[in-house]
Amino acid sequence: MKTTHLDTRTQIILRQAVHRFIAFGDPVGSRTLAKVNPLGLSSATIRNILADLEELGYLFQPHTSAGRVPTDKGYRFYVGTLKEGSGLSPGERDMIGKRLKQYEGDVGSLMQGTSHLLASMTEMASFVIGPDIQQSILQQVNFVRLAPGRLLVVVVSETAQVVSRVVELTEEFTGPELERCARLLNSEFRGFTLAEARVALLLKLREEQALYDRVLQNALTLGQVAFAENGTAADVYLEGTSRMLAKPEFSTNIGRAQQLLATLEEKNRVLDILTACLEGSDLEIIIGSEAQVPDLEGISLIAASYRYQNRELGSVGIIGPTRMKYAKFISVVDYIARSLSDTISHSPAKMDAHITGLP
Amino acid sequence: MKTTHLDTRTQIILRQAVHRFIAFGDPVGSRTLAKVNPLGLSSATIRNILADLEELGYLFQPHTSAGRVPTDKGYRFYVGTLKEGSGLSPGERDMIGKRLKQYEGDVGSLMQGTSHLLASMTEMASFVIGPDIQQSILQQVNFVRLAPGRLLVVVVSETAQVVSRVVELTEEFTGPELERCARLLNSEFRGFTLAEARVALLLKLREEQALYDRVLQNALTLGQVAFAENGTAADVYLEGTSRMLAKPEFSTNIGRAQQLLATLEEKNRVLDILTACLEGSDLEIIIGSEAQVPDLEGISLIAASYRYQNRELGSVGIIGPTRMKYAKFISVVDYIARSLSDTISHSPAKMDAHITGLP
DNA sequence: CTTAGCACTCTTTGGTCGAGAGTGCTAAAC
DNA sequence: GTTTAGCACTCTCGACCAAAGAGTGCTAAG
Repeated sequence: MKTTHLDTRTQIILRQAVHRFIAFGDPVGSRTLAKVNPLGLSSATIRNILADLEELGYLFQPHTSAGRVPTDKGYRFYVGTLKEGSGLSPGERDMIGKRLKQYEGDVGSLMQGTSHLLASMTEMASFVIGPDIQQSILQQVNFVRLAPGRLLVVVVSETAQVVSRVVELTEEFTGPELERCARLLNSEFRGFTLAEARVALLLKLREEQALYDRVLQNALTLGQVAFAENGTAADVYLEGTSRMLAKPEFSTNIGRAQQLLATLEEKNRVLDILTACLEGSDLEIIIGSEAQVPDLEGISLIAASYRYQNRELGSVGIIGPTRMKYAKFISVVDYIARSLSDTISHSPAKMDAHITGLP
Repeated sequence: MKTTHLDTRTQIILRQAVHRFIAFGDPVGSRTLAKVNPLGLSSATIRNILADLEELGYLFQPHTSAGRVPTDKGYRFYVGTLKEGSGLSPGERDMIGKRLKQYEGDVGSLMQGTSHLLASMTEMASFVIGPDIQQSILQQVNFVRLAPGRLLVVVVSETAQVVSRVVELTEEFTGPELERCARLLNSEFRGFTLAEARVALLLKLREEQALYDRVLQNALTLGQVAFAENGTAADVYLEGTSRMLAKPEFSTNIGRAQQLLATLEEKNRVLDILTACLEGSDLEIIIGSEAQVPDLEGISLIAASYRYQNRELGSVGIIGPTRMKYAKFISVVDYIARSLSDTISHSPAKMDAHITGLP
């Protein structure tokens, strides 16, 4: 596909066409553009320009007597011309900060709250991908005895994420033994990611194999269990999928809508798509067919990653029909991602341990 | 509404009518019923019976020249005549058991997996309501220091549920101090529900107010924080909502579908509806307007509760159009609820802490 | 009490027609 | 050479209409 450099005038027309289509949703014709545009061109001239743009693949017409509609390439051009400046009012920024602050204290609620906020601000489906626990930095591991032979392993990450798993051991441990093991593991592996700890532990285990330090042996065996791959992938929080149904592009075609929702429901699919697309970049916009996923035909996606002390933890974003208000929504996603990063980094729950009276 | 006792013959006709409508989805007429039924009645006779049933409110016709469709009352009658016998094949029972077993070890995955299983077996939307942590029995509480003044409280329940929360304290505690406090709280309140522990703690606090036992004071203060109401309600796991769109009763009326999905998305709403309806009963079937919720017009719901050692923990079930295969689905929901109870009660994760070789 | 017959009603489907919108092309104007 | 006016052409969409089909209620006879 040739990327002929477009005439300034042609660019203006294209931008206007895309902009109007996003705003109103019906194909835009030469007459309309002639009336709106400041260059004072007649509809006939515009028609010629539109014909050129169609030939170059930026626009297309659903049928002969309809106006033009942007192609994915057209949208891509439009998005490229948007300036980075935030389209958010100070009031909105303020609101975002406040809303996220109210979820401090529990990572799960924070993720879910962020997703909810994103959905309600954009009227689109939103997602938040939680931190991959395997890449989290170990803060502390604990063992809780549930019953003879049954143990609960609780792993706490630096970002206050908690994962747990029940395991059944053939060997029995006493409470103090477990505490000693936990202390040993904590002092040894705090600061490692879980994945790193797993590897380090295996090495150590080999090294110490010959030794008969029973406590160490036990600790390492338990560590083995504690840092094992969980099987569960990173959490995905979805919200507002029902909003998609209200969009005109889906209300006509319910089959498509269902297919899309089904795809989103398989959260792992979403996860794969996103992690594939979002490698390292701060803010990513994926338009329609650019994601090589047939289910996402006609769907666009704005995603941004959030961080904890410069380590990328996960991403947040919105999903919706290709026809969406990019200018506004890019700002929203970007700002929410930043706010989320801030909230996670400071994360001070303003809850004092004060004593309340009896009821 | 009079509950006239129905003629045996009339009952048979009504059952057949409802059954056929459930199976095929279009209004059923007198001709069809005349052909199917074993009593050898003519269509004219059936017409009279149908007219009676309509007058009694069991059936209605969408318009003059259409067949009959069951009303909610009609469905209720039909459900009442179903025998309790399990409609599940041994193979299906087996499969359910195996599938649930594979999620042992993590309560969250178990809940989600159950929901998934339910959805895939019924082709409906499914829900699982997790145990209310406030009513869970305390197994152990732990404190993890995250940073100066920032503390993570981790509470483990008897059923291996884990909840955590970050709190910021004005007072600073050392590691050993925290451990001592935790130990004290554990020995004092293990076996209490969190709600009970909260109350007991307040009493104790009053009592000891005058004392100057610093350790005890600290412990109680921390316990105050640990057992505080979380704000977060019980978890609700939803799955398969997109399947609803495929149902003919929604594919025509997309507005309704969207409204329903939106209602389901507000999980708290779902929770309220269910807890209101499910007070204590083992298996509950709610048909259409019986739930006094306008959003659930035309929707039915089959729910069953699951238990841990005879304590009701939560419930599982399916949601779908009133026209659903009750006979089959009641069995499915019932059996899955039982299996879930079993899985939670035994809950032995068959994972040995064996050592794997290096990669 | 049951049944056959019939007129009636209502939905569904397919077809036609005209209005409206937008285009592409051509020829004239700048 | 670029721009514009004019015009014939194409395509969609909604309205309207007719025929088919399905099921009913009623009546009168078995």
